[in-house]
Amino acid sequence: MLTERQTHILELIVSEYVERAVPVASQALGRNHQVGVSAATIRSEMAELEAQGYLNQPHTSAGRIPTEKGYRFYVEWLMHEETLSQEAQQTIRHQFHQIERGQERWTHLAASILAQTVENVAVVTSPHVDACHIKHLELVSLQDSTALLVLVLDQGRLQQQILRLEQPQTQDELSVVAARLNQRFGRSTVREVIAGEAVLTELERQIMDTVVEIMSAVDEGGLDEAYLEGLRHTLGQPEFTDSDRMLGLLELLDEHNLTRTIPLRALAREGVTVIIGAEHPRLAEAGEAMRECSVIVGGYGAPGVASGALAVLGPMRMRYSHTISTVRYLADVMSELITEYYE
Amino acid sequence: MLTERQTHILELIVSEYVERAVPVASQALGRNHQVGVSAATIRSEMAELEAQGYLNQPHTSAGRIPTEKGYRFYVEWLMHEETLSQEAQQTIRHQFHQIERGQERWTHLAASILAQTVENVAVVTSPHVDACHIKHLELVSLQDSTALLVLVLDQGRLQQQILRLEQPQTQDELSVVAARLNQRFGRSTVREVIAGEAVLTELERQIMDTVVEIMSAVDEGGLDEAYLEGLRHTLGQPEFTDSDRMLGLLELLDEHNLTRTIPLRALAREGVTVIIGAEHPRLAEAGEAMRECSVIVGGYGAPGVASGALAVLGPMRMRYSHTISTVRYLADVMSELITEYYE
DNA sequence: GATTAGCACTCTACCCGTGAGAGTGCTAAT
DNA sequence: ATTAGCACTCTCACGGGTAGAGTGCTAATC
Repeated sequence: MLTERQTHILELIVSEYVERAVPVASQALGRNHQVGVSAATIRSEMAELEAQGYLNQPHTSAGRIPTEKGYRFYVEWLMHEETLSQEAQQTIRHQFHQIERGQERWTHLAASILAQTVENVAVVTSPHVDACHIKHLELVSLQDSTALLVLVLDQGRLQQQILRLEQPQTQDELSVVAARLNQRFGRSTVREVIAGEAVLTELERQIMDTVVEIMSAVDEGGLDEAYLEGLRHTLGQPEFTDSDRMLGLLELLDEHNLTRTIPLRALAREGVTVIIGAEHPRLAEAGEAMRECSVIVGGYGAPGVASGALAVLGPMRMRYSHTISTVRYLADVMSELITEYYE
Repeated sequence: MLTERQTHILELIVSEYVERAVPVASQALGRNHQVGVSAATIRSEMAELEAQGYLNQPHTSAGRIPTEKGYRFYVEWLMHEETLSQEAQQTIRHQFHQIERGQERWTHLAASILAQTVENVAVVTSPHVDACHIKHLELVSLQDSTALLVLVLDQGRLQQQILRLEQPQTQDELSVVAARLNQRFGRSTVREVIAGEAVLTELERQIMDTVVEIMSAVDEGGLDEAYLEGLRHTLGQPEFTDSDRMLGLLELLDEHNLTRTIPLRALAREGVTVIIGAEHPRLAEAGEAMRECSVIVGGYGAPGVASGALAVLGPMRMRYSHTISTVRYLADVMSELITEYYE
């Protein structure tokens, strides 16, 4: 379809435009890179590329900018994925090892690092345990008829809930109940718990109802949080100098609308995915602002243990190579952390 | 200093400007409210108010807008704090009762509700336990030489940490250790734990070191999170149509800079505080964008149990009465929740 | 003495026309 | 097939000119 020279010119135009954010002119291309042919020849090649839908012009007497199709071709065939510099890798790892406690911190930190490295909006969801079993449960008496239910799920994931008991219970009584329930339901999934509930006492039943509720919530991922950072980077890009566009995007991102629109979890399963402009129907519907943006999604985690997603959102004119490799690297680091953490 | 008529005019100008975001002209005032005097008289009063620093003019032939001093006078003397409508109160309460589990959800929800109600940026910090004692600790064996430490602090606040043990331990052995430690350190504060550490075995010591670490972090509030919502509301206001101003504010708010600049916790102790424009030196230094904004901070919580802060940030031209009363009401609701939750 | 109508003055915002500059497409020569 | 040259187009920045809004001042009025 495209001659070698055409692909070369397309590549130059994409990288030039990504860097300078200004439509690329035939002369400028000849001046800054040695193409070996004159501006006139470049012009006719450009015309051909435009006819085939890889480029277009904002207006008759302007340079060319890549279309969705142009970027897609670039990402698929022309881009060479870079590896992060040793130094950058060190910096990232270092920051993670500063913080030992708590994965909420990790996701937060990851969002922060990602946003800063790729200079765009970053979204990171907290890790989500895949299909949970009960590992252990505890009942701690707080006051006469109030107790704290502590539920340890697979891989040490922890949930708590305050219980209001119908009858006052001492700590000793509660411990006995907990022991019985542990024996009966150790390693059970939600389904197994529900199946076994019939034969319980009223108190035990009250407890296990709450357990079921918590486990379902965890399984559905209802407790996941997503952190969003780096708005200022993307909104500072020239495509958003117009304040209406800025607001348009802002309304999509504020109040976590994005996380609801993008099927992050689904996309995350397939390694690193690149969505350019309006390619993804759900995103395209989300709003005009979205159609001028690209999203890069990656998954992290250990299969069957816990997993989450990382995403970057920026203007279509984005440093794809750099962004993709950063997402990939960060996903790897987080996967390692998850694996270590859950052993 | 000000005659009654002058204060009345000032009041009208503030509320008119807050509503319409356009400098208020003498004629417009006479037209929309019955002041009882002609535009010419209003003009001379305006001139006097300007001389005293309550108003100023963007340019010679424009209406007047309130200054910082003008708003301050309004908030202090002229504004009557409204009470939220029964209906609005119901809606808010209802949303909280939808979500039973987890205070992180509460703070998140509170931020969301607050942002939506006052149509500005809302920041809510998660509740922070005031000076924690150990209530109970558990050790759960995960694998041979890995255990989960579950630490229940005052009021059922819960922390977890994975421990890597030097020697493999069975669940039974761990239970024995936990029982001993509970007996020794039940109801201890950090200081008491440190004092008592000398006589412990190596294993016990390893555990208690981690406990101390966690408790210190909790006491210092290092684990607090702040949720920020509603950027789109504030940035959609006419004062931010200029995209540079928009970015200016965005850079202050993104990446949680705000939470670091405002001494939220300190301010929160004094009921509801209003900071107008550059009144607060720390905020004024934060950036130009900040000097054109006002911040309203309120505290919630139960004394000696747990507490946090709610804040709203918006342009100086803000519906003070509505915002203040919403902050106050939401703070009350959250205080109730905290009290109920921790019994 | 306070209030007001009338009026000249000022400043902004917007419209419109113009010209420079950048970049293209076409054509004819190589 | 490539290229130099040139006419054409479109944008953007600048400037003048005008309508409108709002003020401050002054002189008349209650």
